[in-house]
Amino acid sequence: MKKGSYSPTASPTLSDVAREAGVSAITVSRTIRSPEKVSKASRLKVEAAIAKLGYAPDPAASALASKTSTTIGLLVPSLTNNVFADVVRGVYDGIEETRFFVQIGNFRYSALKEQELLRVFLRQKPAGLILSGFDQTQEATRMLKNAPCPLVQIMDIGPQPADMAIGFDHKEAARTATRHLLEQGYTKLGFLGARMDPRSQARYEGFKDVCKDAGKLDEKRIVTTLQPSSVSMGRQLFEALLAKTPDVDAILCNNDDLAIGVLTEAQRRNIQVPDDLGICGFNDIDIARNMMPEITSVATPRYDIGRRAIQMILDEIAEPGSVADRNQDVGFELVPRQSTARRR
Amino acid sequence: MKKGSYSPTASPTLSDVAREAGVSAITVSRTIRSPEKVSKASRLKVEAAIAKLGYAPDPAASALASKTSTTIGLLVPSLTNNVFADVVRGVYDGIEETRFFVQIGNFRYSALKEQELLRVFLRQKPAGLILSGFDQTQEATRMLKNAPCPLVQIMDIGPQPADMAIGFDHKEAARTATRHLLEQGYTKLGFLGARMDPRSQARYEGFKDVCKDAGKLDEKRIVTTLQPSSVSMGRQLFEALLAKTPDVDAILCNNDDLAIGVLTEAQRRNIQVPDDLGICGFNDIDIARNMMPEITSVATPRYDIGRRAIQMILDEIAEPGSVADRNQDVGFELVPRQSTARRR
DNA sequence: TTGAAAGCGCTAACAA
DNA sequence: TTGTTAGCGCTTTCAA
Repeated sequence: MKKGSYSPTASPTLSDVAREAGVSAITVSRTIRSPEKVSKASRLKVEAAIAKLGYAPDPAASALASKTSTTIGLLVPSLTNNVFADVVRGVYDGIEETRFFVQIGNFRYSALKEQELLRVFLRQKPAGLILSGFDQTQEATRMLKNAPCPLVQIMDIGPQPADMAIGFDHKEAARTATRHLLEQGYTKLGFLGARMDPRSQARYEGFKDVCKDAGKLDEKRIVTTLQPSSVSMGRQLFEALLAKTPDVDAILCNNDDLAIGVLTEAQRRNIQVPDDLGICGFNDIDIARNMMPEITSVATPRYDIGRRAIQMILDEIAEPGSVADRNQDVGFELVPRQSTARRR
Repeated sequence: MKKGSYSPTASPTLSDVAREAGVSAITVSRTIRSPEKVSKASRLKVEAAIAKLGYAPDPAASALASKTSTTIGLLVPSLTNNVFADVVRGVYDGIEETRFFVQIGNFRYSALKEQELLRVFLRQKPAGLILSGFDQTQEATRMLKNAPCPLVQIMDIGPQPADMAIGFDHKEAARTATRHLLEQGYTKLGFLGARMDPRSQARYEGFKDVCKDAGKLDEKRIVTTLQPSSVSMGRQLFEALLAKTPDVDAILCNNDDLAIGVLTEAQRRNIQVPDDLGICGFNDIDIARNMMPEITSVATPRYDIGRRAIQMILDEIAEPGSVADRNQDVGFELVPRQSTARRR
């Protein structure tokens, strides 16, 4: 076992390759970055030399000279969150086999922290940037306006992206889910929310809107917390809700974790789902879909958003201005299942 | 909305700060990296200048000059996996407020891909490297031996880490879980496994060991797949198992996702858990803990492993050779719950 | 199509 | 404790 001897090992450089190939360093650089600008003869010599020496470019030197790195920054509010786990997966799948890297920054739902991360990330001269939503600080917004790279704001929709945006309408999604509960014949609708970020807030507003319009809004049936979301939190919030308003007959949960918590707690209390209690989640994660009973949820294209966001960035890098639709609404889909299939 | 104009913006440099503070560039560099080597007077002047100009160092220039970047590489076999999500979280929490970045590489359970990622990562002159397990290719192992930075192999234990290691004994963990099932009076033990990576294999071996010793091994009650793990997969594997050996009375699942799938499928089939069927999961994730009935599982310190691994790296960076215990076994804990609490 | 020269912003090594 | 000098490995610019 080695101990504390981490000396840098020398790797071949551009000049080494150039010497080996009998050309100049810049010709090697060109064969790597734009082979079409190099004669076939040179190209072959260089390629042979690269192979022989096992050369690979030094990204730091390249970034310093060109003022652009191969790093794409991805700023997320949370790493615990299932939602962002899927986004991250999409982004990574999209980046694979390209010359780019992804660097994740976790700003823990703090706009100020996001701003500072942004500052640090920008120092790296990123090739692209992916942000969550539109709720940056003024200072962050200013930095974004001058960002020297393509950037995509994801998850939400809004009128004015700093550069590009892709997401869906959270308020409308909640409206749709709430209408579904009413249509199923539920009349005493409750709402459970944890970690009330801007998008959760929008869902909450959507729920209130529809309830109000239907004359069925009772604020006492709304329980939220700023703490992180989890299955246990779902149970706790449900308990709190029951303590306040035991007559609640359907619950819209801000996400599926909460919904699972409500379902399992209902089972413990022998509350029949969906007859005594309807449950609707949000996001449609695999587990919720497989519960017994299966949980109704709003399917959101999280993976797809990540995948598409990174593609937008890659396209813009390849050809600035080439992304035509710079403000995409990818929609959502209500998936009715057993947990709201009340027998009327 | 801007379109395709991503020109680099000039940021203040070290010399700008130096000029502002009335000192030399190297003094600024020193106040940032080792303030104790600078007089208080200089330090205050420099700090004021940094604040005034909003200076932040250019990591590329720094990496080029010092031959070490501030990037710490984290190579994981999967991003879908709950286990690695927790590890990643631990790593990110540990890196916060330091000057380092984490760059994740997803090698999709392919040792060859891991090797290629390693090669690419090493070109970045990483400040540290975190790898999963001990199953690197020969070529990768060779690269690791010469790695110019601290590295930690995580999740597993083994006799010979390349540099440092932290994990637990998967085989022993499975042994403990299997013994528990026998102690609870179950006699027809089955095993369900998805995505059989080396650590899953070890758990599988542990299960077989104990069953064999107890004279209760029946290979027909083992169903595994190379496909990814999920709740739906748990249901599928359970169905396959029941089709082969309907008399199975307890199942050790390779992870909690599978266990949840088994539980919900059992509920659909009206199989009573724990009386007709005992279920034991692996990892002890929040959801499994909150199912009805609550699922017995083997708690594994995933977050902690990530947190500690990054700390080992930071310690080694700060003071090479300072990490005393370079091969840590962090253990596991069986958490018996309702899903195996058979009434005898 | 190719190359020479200059320099990106920082740090290592040495000197004062 | 502070500064000077040189150069990390690449790309940009300009010229041939």
